[in-house]
Amino acid sequence: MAEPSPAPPNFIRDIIAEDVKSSQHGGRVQTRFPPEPNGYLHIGHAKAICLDFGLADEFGGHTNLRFDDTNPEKEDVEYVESIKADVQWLGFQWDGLFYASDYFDQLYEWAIKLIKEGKAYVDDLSAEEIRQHRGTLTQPGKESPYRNRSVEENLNLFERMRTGEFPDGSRVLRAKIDMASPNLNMRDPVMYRILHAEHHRTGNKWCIYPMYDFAHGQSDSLEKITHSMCTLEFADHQPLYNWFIEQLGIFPSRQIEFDRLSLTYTMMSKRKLRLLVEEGRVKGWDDPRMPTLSGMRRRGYTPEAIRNFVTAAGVSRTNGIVELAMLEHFVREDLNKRALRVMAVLKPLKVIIDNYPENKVEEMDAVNNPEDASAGTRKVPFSRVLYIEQDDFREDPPKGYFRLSPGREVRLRYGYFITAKSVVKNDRGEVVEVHCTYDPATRGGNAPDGRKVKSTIHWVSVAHAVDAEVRIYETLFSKENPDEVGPGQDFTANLNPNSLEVIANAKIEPSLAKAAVGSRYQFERLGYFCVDPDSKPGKAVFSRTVALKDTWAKVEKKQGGSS
RNA sequence: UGGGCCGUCGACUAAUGGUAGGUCAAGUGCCUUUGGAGCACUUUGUCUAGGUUCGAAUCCUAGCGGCCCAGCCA
Repeated sequence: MAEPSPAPPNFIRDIIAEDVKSSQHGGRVQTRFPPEPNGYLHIGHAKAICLDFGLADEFGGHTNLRFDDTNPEKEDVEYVESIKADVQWLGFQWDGLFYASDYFDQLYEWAIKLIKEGKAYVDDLSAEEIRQHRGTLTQPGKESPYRNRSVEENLNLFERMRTGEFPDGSRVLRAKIDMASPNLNMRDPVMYRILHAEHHRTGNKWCIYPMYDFAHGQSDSLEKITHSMCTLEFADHQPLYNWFIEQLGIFPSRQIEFDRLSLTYTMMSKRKLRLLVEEGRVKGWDDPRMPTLSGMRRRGYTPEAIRNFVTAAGVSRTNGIVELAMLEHFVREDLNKRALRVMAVLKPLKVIIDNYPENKVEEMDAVNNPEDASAGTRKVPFSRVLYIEQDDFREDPPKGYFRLSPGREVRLRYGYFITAKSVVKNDRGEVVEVHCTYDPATRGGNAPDGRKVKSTIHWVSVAHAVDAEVRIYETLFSKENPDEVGPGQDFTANLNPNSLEVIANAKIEPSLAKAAVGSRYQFERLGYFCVDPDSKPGKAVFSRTVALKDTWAKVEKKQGGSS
């Protein structure tokens, strides 16, 4: 397993360190991770989770998991359960588990307090009228005609909003701040709206629900959150966040914004990810091509790899896009240390060793993990007829090709040196069999005479091979930025038509027949693979997590491009 | 001629007025029973123009460029 990378310095840690040093809140550090349960967590959330939990942990603090469930129309228990599972899978355990809906009573009392102080009012304007009164980015807004109602009338109306007398959209409660503010969030923001909707936790107790802005800061405050991290787009909300806390005179949580994590060849928009799921462009939220934590888990990514990646990517306020290659590096780095090596042939080509006895079977010793001696060894059956990878034989080898070709000797990993002698072709002229001879003195792959061979290739005995389905994934989108589209197109135009390749009859070594769902292996020379839940007894299904770095592919590509 | 945030190698990120460093990517070499892994080395950067200062990536001003904001979403 990869060592946890030391976290590089960042501005949020600096802020917290300073606060601790100057004994703000007695040096106490309390954070929270506040997802809305309206979708599955993705790698962008992993960054927030690592920050919220990681920084609190560094300073001996605590972290709450709080569901920001103020919009019953979009939320569901399915999502809260998946979020809990994903946070734990990532390796974190919350101290307190809360819901914004836990605070609905308190929030309601605070709204009344603001009404009594003349700082909030019930507005009868329609949504459309409110929008028109708000003004524009460059022009100030206009005050609502209902802005100066009496406290008594506001109290009366707000109470009747709560008891369900009015239909959805007919009235809202607004904070009385400043319709001319250059910050649109301060132009009398809506605090409560009427929503006759059943909430996944409070049922039908409420028909008015607080807006994010009237819930988040106070929730932080109630939990005595000292450092409230959120993404950059909320920076404009900070004055409002502070305004409510100040007006209410409650615990002064501090909001700190950081940049979202963006990755090339994918996207983090929950709305768009949901669309992919609903339109069947992927198989579900946990499709291995999705940037969701459940998708990555199914694909074989490890929590350690994701955490190391997120840490290495760092945190700032710059709106960057991290290359997918960086994520893949951390996945390989971790899997290299923990994955057991096995041999599997994806595109089989028969090799017949003409001078090897017809019915002989030898059990060859193979190392399970060269990075970890404690992983031990296993026996792999060897016989006269084998499968090798089609790519590992060329009748007419290009320059720089080291693998099997007529007259050339290569090593079969943990087997023997073999030399290709002749080929058998089908009607279409394709090579379907390669006839070879082997050198009995090279058993196990060692040449007693010190003879060197330029290549070692993997193989599976035909008589012992087990069939398996292997799914090869490419990026879900073919553009680094999927949102870069032509006129009249949307991001689905950039979906990669080749993002999934199914190999129905790969040949795997017999030790793999009993592989457990979720277990991860390195198929030697090919990549890392994970046993998919779609596996059935007798037919394992593997997902390729990530390919190994392929130097030959790079050389070949370069030669092809230059000639 | 609204407000806010932000510009450092190809990507991400450090340097807190004093040596522009790290990771990924790319390249070169070594090694190798995975063309894997590993090891060593190398290339490329402070948006521009002024200013302050003994000294500026850092502070100031202007310009240029990017992102966010006009939900009764979060």
